[in-house]
Amino acid sequence: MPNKIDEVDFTLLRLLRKNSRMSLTEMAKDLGVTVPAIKYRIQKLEQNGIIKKYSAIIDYEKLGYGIIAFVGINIDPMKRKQIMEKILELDEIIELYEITGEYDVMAKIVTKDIHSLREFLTFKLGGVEGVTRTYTMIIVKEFDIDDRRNKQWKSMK
Amino acid sequence: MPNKIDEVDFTLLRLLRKNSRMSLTEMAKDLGVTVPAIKYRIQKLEQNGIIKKYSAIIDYEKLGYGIIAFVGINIDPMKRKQIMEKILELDEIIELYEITGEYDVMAKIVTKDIHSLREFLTFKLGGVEGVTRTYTMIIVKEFDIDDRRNKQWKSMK
DNA sequence: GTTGAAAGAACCGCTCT
DNA sequence: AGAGCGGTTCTTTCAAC
Repeated sequence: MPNKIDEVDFTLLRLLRKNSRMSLTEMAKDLGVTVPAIKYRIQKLEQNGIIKKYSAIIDYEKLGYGIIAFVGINIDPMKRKQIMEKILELDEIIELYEITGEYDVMAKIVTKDIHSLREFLTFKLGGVEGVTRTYTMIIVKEFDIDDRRNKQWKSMK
Repeated sequence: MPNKIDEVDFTLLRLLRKNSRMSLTEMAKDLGVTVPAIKYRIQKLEQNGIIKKYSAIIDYEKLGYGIIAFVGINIDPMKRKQIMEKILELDEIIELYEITGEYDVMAKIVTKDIHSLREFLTFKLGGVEGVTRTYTMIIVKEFDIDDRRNKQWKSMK
């Protein structure tokens, strides 16, 4: 589907990953092409879905969430659909994946503190019918992965 | 540290999470305040670190990465620092965390296909001295968590 | 992919409460 | 301190090439 992604597109993606509020003018200057050319390329990347969205990355800890964690979840496979719908409604969950391996589902969650974590695990998540087990991995430190990715992208074309 | 985050700020964060390229004008219209007020609030949120950055969210699959996975990693605790530095250099890793529980480190990775996954696990990650075990959880499906978060945020103030 | 002109948005100093 | 107003500057948009 991708209409051929070239070096300029990869650089564009790198810039937008680094700062999605960067102006077209600045990108154009950085890349040595004109503003409309940048606009056209970005539109293409948006249309073919390579750029999913532009988002502000929030520091949940500074917002008052003391606990950020991964929670591996096992579920009754016969009730998968209903369970996932229920889980998606839980406010604490900020990311959700179906995965292979020891857990069926992986969630990334935020809670105010240890007590609200317990409440979440015991009553909210644990209360969903068909959830058979949860395993909590509290994030102690998050590393910043800046760009770098561009190198790899280049080698893939 | 937060200079009191109010409802308007939470809504602002929700809007910026949904689309970080939204113009100040549009946010001002949505929130019923003036553009300078929005600008002032956003600056505060950036300065106190609640907004970490603005980023384009990439669809790695559409970019040609067939495999997206979590990898739980166990390491020799005596060599933690050097190991983390080495791991951070690996291009396949797009997110990296230190966590509690069964694994010491959790990585989110992307590779082109199963073969490059094997190569990554065996030689690149597995080749880092002090990495004692890896456990791969391939992401089969990713769910979209839109806003909703705003509700929870409101209840926290 | 470029140019140029018109519309629109962001920025700055000033004002008001 | 926080919010509004208006004029200048910069950015985006969209035509035609």
